Amino acid sequence: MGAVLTDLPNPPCPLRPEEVAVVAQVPLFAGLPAESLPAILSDARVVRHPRGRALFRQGDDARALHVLLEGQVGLTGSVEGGETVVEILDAGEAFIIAAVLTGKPFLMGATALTPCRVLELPREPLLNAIMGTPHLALSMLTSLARHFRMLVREVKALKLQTASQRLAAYLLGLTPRQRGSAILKLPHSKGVIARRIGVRAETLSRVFTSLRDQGVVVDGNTVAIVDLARLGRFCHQGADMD
Amino acid sequence: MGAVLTDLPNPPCPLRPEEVAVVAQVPLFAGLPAESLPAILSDARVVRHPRGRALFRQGDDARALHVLLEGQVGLTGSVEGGETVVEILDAGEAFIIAAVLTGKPFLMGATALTPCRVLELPREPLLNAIMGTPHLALSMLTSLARHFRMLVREVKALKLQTASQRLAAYLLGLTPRQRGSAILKLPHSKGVIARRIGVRAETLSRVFTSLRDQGVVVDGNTVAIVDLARLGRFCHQGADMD
DNA sequence: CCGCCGATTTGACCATCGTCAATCCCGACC
DNA sequence: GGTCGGGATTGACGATGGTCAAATCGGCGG
Repeated sequence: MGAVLTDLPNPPCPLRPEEVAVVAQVPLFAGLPAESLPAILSDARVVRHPRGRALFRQGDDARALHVLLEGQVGLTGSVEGGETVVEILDAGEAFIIAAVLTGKPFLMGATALTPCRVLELPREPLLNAIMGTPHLALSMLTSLARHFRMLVREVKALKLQTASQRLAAYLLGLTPRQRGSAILKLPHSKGVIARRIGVRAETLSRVFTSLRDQGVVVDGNTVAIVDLARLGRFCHQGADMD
Repeated sequence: MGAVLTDLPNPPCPLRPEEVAVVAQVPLFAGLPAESLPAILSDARVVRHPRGRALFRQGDDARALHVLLEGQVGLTGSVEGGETVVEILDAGEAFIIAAVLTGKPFLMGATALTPCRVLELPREPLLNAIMGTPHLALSMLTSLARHFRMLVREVKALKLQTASQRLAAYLLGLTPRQRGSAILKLPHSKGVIARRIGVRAETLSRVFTSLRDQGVVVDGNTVAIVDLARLGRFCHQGADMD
């Protein structure tokens, strides 16, 4: 995972009108009274990042709310040299709401997993907008609440489930289907998935092969699941191998 | 951990005037315009729970925001029979904000660790109050953000630190001091702490003795730490900021 | 003072997962 | 086609923490 080309901020652009229209579609702003958007976005800017670039680092001051317009971003936490992926974001999601609100340094860093485009909303105008726009406040609350619940799930999984079960749960999360079989593409490199699941890459590899017993077949970044319901049973129930 | 005496809801009381005054001191409501409080609290009620009682269970529908007025509450998550303590709350804290906002079932259950008194704010009036009271919205956002950041820390700790380091971090969190030595009382039973840390009770016991090498001495529920800075170094939370 | 019950501790043993190192695979680039 | 390099896999081994069982401690009612 080269975090090599991480510097050299490319020129941020102020918002162009057609971009405002796009931003209005983002869940966080959807349903907002149209006239309140311009005020919120007045100080915003859009930044592009190449793959591998660090958008910001753990410990930096949170000066702006970020909204991912395009691409994938990984939120990573590091302690004493080790690094883990706490969350992986797709287009449309707002991130680091918590750090911006508390005004404290980031607990996580952000890395562009693909080339991406990010909207940055400076803290001060944002807080004003929240106070003046109840609907925005509620949107941010529900957004934060959704991420909160993801983290709760993750804490429970880390404490109570094995690596195999966490991987199974992760795979199940990649498809909307609940029953029958599925064939899917892994949306990230296995190294990233490993840190997302909370294991080493070597362990992920072994866990994948051990899931063959549960009807999971891997080939490159393609995964075939024979019986989704069965896999679901595996990760919520029995710790026993069958 | 007997979850035995968990039924028989005791009679909930509507709010008495002197209780309103107390509630106004809670961080969530502090700084709120005085006249907006009564509306928020109109449908609220106060419920008492004996030690060990389940306030609600994982999977229940989230019908009301809870605010802990007095006592201690443990938020527990369970998967396939295993149970863990995700968070431990003290008086003054609001909990399950996320579930109430998303309107989805609880991901955690709540158990009274001590006899306690809880304020319950029904969902609908609360949402209205949020839309009508920007300051309340901001309070809830910052409260949720604070808990969010706790969870982020926990996820990082679970993925990157050993049980000894997590216990060390937990102990350090029990004292405001950063340097020198400290003697402190464990605020919960060791069984609860074990599940909070994410290990079995047996392991906690062993981890405690292994921390003797780091200048930690345990006697009953009293813990002596010879050198706080040294213990901090041991769990390398230089990256962990607050 | 005694006996009981739950919490805690200790020991023996084992499963899971991390570490280190070698190898393999596959696409980018000559 | 050949080679280079990073990701992925495999093997060997060890450490961390879980499991099961027994022993001990401690408070509390009789």
